Amino acid sequence: MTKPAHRSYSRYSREATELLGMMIRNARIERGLTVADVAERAGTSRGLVHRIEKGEMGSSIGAAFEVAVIVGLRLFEAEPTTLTRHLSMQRDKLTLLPQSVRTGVTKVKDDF
Amino acid sequence: MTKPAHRSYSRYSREATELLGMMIRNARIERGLTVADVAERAGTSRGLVHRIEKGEMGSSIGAAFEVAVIVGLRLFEAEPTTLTRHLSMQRDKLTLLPQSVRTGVTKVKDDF
DNA sequence: CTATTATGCTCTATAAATAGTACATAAGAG
DNA sequence: CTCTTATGTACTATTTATAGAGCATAATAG
Repeated sequence: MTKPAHRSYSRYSREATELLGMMIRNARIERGLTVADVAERAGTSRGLVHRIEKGEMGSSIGAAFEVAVIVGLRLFEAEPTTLTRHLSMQRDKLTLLPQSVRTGVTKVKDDF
Repeated sequence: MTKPAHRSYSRYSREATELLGMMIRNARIERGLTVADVAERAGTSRGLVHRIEKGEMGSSIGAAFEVAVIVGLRLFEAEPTTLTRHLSMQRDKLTLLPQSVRTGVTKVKDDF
């Protein structure tokens, strides 16, 4: 009762993942870190760091972000402090939105 | 021969993942899409979209990015065209960097 | 209020990712 | 050039994520 997970991705998300991997690789090399160095610091394996740098879609977002941070990348182009602030802002924004989305009524008075 | 994968994440990467999830949720609700809607468009399950919105670190980066795009988020704060350009730029930059990082010599002439 | 339905959560089987190792190749240093 | 080591890749055991269903709760419309 499982499907092979989804296999198709939009071009945008594929390129975004590839770009992230490439940025990681660039940052790593600029900092003079080996793949093994980064893997050890991230508590992961060399193979995983390698796959992340290649931009493989299956890598976990946690591992990818962790590696990015280790090589000095700032996700969302925001500093750590800014990030925390963004979080609060999003939280506040969320409280103003409806908590569930009501889809257009299905039963439209078809009993006539 | 396997470790339970890494369990500890830096605060920054945890917050980044949480922020992404929250931004997705906000964008989804603003667009009037249900979790089921998004899951169907992404070719994934309702549960996965839910976990991505919660910011769970184990979700695949591919699924997370795909969902983000579906609700209208632009990763890297860049438009599709810009993203492609960024990709080329990173590629060019990569060719200018060394292709492997040489660590400081380990064996420092300790035979004396 | 009631009716409807989105959301959140749990459970199980299956698919996929990961760690770890090993090895070949490539790249850089001297 | 040689030597060292980083990188790339393949393989397997194990862990983990995922799909799908089912169900309880909560939220919204009327």
